[in-house]
Amino acid sequence: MREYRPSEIEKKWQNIWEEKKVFETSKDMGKPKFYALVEFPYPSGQGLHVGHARPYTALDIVSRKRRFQGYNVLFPMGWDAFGLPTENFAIKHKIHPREVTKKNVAMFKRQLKSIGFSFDWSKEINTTDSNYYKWTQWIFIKMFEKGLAYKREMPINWCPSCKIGLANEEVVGGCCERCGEEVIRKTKNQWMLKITEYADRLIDDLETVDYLESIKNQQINWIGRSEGMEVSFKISGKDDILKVFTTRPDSLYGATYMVIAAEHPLIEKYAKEIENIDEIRQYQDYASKKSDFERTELTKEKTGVEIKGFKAINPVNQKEIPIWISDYVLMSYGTGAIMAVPAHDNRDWEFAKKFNLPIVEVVKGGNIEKGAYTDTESGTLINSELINGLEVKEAIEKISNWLEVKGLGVRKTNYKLRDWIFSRQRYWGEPIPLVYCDECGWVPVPEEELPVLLPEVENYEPTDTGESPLANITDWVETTCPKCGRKAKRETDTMPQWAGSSWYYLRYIDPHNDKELASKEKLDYWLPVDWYNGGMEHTTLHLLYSRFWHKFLYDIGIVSCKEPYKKRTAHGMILGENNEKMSKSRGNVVNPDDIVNEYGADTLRTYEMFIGDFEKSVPWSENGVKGCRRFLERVWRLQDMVVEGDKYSDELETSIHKTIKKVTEDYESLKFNTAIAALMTLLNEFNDIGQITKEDLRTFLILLNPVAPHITEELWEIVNLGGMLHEQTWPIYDENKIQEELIELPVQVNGKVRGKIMVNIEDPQEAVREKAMKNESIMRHIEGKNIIKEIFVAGKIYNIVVK
RNA sequence: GCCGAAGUGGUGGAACUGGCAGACGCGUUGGACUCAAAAUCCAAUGGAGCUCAAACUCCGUGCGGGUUCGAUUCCCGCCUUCGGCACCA
Repeated sequence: MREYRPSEIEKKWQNIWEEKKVFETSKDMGKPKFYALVEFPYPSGQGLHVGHARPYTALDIVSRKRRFQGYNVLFPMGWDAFGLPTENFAIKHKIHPREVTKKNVAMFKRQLKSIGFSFDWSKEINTTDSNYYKWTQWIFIKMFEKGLAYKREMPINWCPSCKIGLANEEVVGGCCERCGEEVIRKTKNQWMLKITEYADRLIDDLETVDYLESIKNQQINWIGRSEGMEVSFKISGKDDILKVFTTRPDSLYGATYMVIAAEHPLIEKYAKEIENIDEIRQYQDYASKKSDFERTELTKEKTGVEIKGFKAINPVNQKEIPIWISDYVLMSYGTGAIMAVPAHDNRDWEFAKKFNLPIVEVVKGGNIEKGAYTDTESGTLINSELINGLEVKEAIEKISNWLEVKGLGVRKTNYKLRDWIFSRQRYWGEPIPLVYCDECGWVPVPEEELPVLLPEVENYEPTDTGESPLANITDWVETTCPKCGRKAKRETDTMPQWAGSSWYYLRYIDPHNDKELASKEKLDYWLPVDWYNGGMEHTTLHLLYSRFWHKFLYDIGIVSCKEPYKKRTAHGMILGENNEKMSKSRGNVVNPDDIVNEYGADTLRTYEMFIGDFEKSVPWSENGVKGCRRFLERVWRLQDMVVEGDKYSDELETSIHKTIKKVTEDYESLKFNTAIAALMTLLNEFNDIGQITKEDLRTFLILLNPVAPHITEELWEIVNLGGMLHEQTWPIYDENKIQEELIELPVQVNGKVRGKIMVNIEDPQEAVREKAMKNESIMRHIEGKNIIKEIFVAGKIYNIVVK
């Protein structure tokens, strides 16, 4: 027997698979399909991380298993290559981002190939290829044409030192990630996508997909739908109304004041009549200077100023109540104004206590001296003329109807979700394919002129004004209007990184199509993605964005299903040995290359799957890696134990059938760790017996193959089991052979195991009872006591209750 | 504060639908092989008590209750950790 040398056999099999195109999808659309998707990486300069290998190995296992089971499998890989780190690296080292990307992609690809993933490389895509981003631009134009893209003044994060607009991810603790300078707010005209128009569908259609509950909850939470009333308050002495949004119209009688956001337009409108306008201005100034970060930091103490000059009138009792401004009311949600019910809202309660405003209880149930009573499940309305005596829920119903009839309010649904800020003042992204014409306004670049190529520039740094570097290339910016032919200017902003990844799973299906995004026939066959695995950190950004784009593409007839992903799972992080997040600065990063070189790809794969619960974070352990290598060494030695035989060994038959069942099920339910444990157990049994038939080995190798594909192929060849392993079919278990005839049955006395007896699985209770009663230990424990009850669960337990 | 997930040996983690808690791996200890070490192989390994030994007994799945013949699993009330959101009316 030769030594187990992964470096030799792994390269060998990777070449064979590639030459034979083993993992390319079949063109036969009559076969059942399985589309497995993992999040494509951002090819950073750091190279592949052991954290990447975890989800990739997981779906590689599922894909390989499904191929054995006769599925036409699409398991593709590509590069999400636009993005800031590349751009920053390019600026620093004066290299074109395209060159940086090319280098990084080559490195990633080499690394992925060395681990032996069964990706169909003929489907490889790169979001920075012009024939890819052509379609990203095309989708954007379709959205623009449908009115889903619009331009608006938006506050952005601005670093005054770098003179650059920052994405939220680049703001760390209120400061610029690059230079540490404090980030301020600046308004800029930005392209926006109307994701809010899809809010309801993005929530409701979650019911049709198989996502982890936590993912659904996070998305629902993020969208933040809440149903309530928009109620109109008259302003005293004016012919004007102030609208507020409330989910608790039942508490209207308890509204003792109102609060509007500092930026609320009402202030400007009546500035001249506000007696304390200076004080108000001062407060506005103070509020606007607070960054988002500070706003959340300073949640403890409420601040605000009363507007003097006019009041609001509560529509249910005609009482005049004061209007305040405060930054705890956000202009961006609802109407930017609230009715304050201090007795039944925590924030209003705190505010009222601080400024000594009246607190009127309208729902009985709590102690409003101590705090607001916010429960809606129990409580009876009081001090509320129209709805006295009702429970909260009935009261909401009744007062809502009343308000609607009187024309004082309308039912309304609000969302926390905001429209998606879609432009970036950066170089390394897809140019937004629009042209501005003084006559025609924004005009899309005609489809036949796509893609709008990213022009060459001297310098990738943003301009002093915060414009994209593209703004400096005059002969690119200046163009003609596609509509009227007059002079016009190109949009110089680019798209965010999320653009290319919002639809990449569609392009994998037909990556070389230059006529359409993908052929309809192929889309219909392959969609939806059967299983998509990725990180939890993408739940509210990428995952939501791509669902939104997909729904839009559904609306315009490009795809035929409403949801892109049938099933979504998430993997846990791999931490350093010290239980901290892996990072360069902590010096605890494990490079997959090192593991492949030292132990082999199969060991890396086995370990990554055996490391623990797939969905939880786990620390890396070099000793754990060694344990997996040891396991594979023992597998390697099986070649010396094989004897001829086309049947399972008698003494192994039950175990093998059990293992087939366990492994088959576990591979599909993210329980790779227990699948491997079952294979280890079976191997231990092989070793105990010391001799196995070829058939025993065949099944064992096929079961292990998805996890450790190289060593299993090699052994298949060495032992000459017929053909090549990847051409085989998945073993099938026989339910009848799983159940052993003779089993060891635990016998309990008063719920405690006191003995074990050997029984036949089909023995009736009488026979089992007889054996149990003869058991020495049982006899000792029931001696001199009365048997009250006996419970028998066939195959599980015999319990005797005594007193 | 709200939403979600989770707490099991020295350690990563197992346990079907309420039925033998600790599978499998790591580590540790002892032994074999070796001049020696590494590697490998064999054995033991939740804690406590008792015993020459075999055996046996008690305790044990974050804490306190409950349901049940029987609870890591179900119910009620807490504590802690992690993830997400956060003045969203």
